[in-house]
Amino acid sequence: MRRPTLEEVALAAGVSKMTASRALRGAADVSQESIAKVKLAAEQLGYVGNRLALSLSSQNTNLVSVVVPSMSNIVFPEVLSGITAGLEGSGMQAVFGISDYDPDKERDIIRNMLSWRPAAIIVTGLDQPEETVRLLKQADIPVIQIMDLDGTPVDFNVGLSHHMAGEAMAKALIKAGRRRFGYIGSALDKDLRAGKRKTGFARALAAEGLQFLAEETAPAGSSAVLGKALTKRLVEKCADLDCLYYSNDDMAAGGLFACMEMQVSVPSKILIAGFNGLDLASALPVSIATSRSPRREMGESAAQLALAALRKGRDGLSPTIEFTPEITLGEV
Amino acid sequence: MRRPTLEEVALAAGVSKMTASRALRGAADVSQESIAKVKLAAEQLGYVGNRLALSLSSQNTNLVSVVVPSMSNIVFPEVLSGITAGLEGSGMQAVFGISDYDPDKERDIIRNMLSWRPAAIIVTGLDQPEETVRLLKQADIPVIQIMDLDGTPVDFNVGLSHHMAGEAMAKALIKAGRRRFGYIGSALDKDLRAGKRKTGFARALAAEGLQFLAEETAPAGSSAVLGKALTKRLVEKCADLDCLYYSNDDMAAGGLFACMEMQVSVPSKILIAGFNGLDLASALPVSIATSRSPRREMGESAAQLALAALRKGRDGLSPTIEFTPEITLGEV
DNA sequence: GCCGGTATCGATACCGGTATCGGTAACGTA
DNA sequence: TACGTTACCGATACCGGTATCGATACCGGC
Repeated sequence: MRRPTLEEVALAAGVSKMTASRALRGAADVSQESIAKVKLAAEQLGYVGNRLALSLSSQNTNLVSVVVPSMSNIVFPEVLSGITAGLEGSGMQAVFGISDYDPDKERDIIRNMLSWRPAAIIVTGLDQPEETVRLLKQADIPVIQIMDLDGTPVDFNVGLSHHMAGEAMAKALIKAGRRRFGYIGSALDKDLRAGKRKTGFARALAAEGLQFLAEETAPAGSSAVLGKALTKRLVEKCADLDCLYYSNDDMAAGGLFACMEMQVSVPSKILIAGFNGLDLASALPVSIATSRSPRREMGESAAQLALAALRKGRDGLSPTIEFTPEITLGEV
Repeated sequence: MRRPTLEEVALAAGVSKMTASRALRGAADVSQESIAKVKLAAEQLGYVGNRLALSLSSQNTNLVSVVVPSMSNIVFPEVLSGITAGLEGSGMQAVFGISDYDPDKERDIIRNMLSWRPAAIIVTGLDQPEETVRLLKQADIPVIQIMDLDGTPVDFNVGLSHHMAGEAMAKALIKAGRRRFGYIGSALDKDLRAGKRKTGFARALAAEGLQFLAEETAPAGSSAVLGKALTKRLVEKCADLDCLYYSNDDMAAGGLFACMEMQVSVPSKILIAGFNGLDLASALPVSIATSRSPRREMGESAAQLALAALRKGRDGLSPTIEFTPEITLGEV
């Protein structure tokens, strides 16, 4: 008792396969009577079209492949949300893959996705190894790299400069009077964008003759629990810091909780700075500094860029859409 | 300059399409020489197999469709993470869709996904309208409904009872000496599982002659910011509560922050109880009560169940896998 | 030189749709 | 009556793979 095919629907309706196809698609050259018969038969048989056959025949799919590195903090899910929202109403369907920050896994996922012949592909970051880039180029579809801006895109690029984000935050904090900086991060070997922020931050410090006086990092993924633990360790080790820069807001929130428990006053004694501008950060009882990354907007923008590239072709479209994170220091 | 087909690879290698197919798949009956020639040609042309053709021909796909209602808090992304992890190494590929808690959208997404002829489908919850259920049944593939347990599954069911989770939390809080309960929630019309927890909680209260003395709800999605705002409103309105039950941990965290700002001591004056057991909850400076929902585990379990059903058939497999959330009250 | 077995290969059909194009019936018009 | 037009329909080819089965070449043994 297999799924019914169009042929079977046609048989039940007493018309040919071709007429049934036209009837269901609302194409021309079909009588009202045939349309009614076919629709009835399709309904009764529970017919659902076979996209495999459709796409093979029509030589295109309605798929937009998306590869993100992680789902374990809220940032990428929000990007995905933005992408599906941006695709809404276009008939396009997003398909997601998770690379776990592993370049080999990312390449395999991309290869796998390309075998479905998506109409466009959205990948995270600009630091793919050469083999992956070749794969993307050969796919001959719009390639949109998101989140990052520091590097050379294959095709299109929607994101922000993490170097500059780090730099801008450092400048703002220096301007607010901070001098003795510590850094707390996680999985920097994998999360290259967090690394870029740190580099940019350090560069801005150096420009003022400053540097990180201490740092704590761990290979695990970012989390409030980890941020809390590393902060306790760092503050015990080096008590006279007046500002902590974190790899992101999850870590920074944990840092704030650590300070609250250790009775270290925030921000008067230590200012805490993160990255992302999570909803959580604005609910905290003591405000922390953060730069809001427009995650949902980047997703939507990438999706719309993909649609535009499919409609109008690559040419005539700007290859780069730059977002600028907006810094809030909280009460300093 | 289209993507090369197997035919073109074969031509370049000087063999037939069939031999090229066999060579690339590592099938028998091909000489080492042919294999070498074909692989070289495929490499040089950047050949990537066409899964549309493969799946149409072989009458099956490696897809597992997944439909979740939201990506705006960390719960569902973690479930998706668990699903991809559970599928790892099986050759199966998860495909996600987001329904935004909208039954009509969910039905459309499911119909769309079914048109790709997935090998199995995982959907959230047990409360699909009849039409959607019919669609799922007619698909004639393993259907796995996750997260919830209160209802009748189409096929397989992996989740926990939210009625019981709410009930258990209420009992634990009563046992801990709390009597004057308030409720704070969001989007209860959409998030049916949060509603079930509330119902279960209220039922347990009633069994002890108690009830919610006050509640604040809002139609917006859950967030720490919303939890904070509603808590302030509720506490101002009704000052003598000794326990607040929230629709989830995001809201509860916001509630805690509100209490900290209002100088209401937690938990001695008001105990705060959420749901999910987020990482965040265990990092908070004051611990809150929560029940840990095994999100990742449910995802992995659902994925493995799907694989088992595909390998061994539906029969002989238990139709239900029940998880029990683990309650922690924190310091009471 | 004939035979059977093995290794290798390719022609053909098929999966389930759609594009294309030719055919037929009904009707109006010259 | 002959012919063009319109409306509707279906046979066929094709998309890019794989399953199947028959063909061919080569080998050793008799």
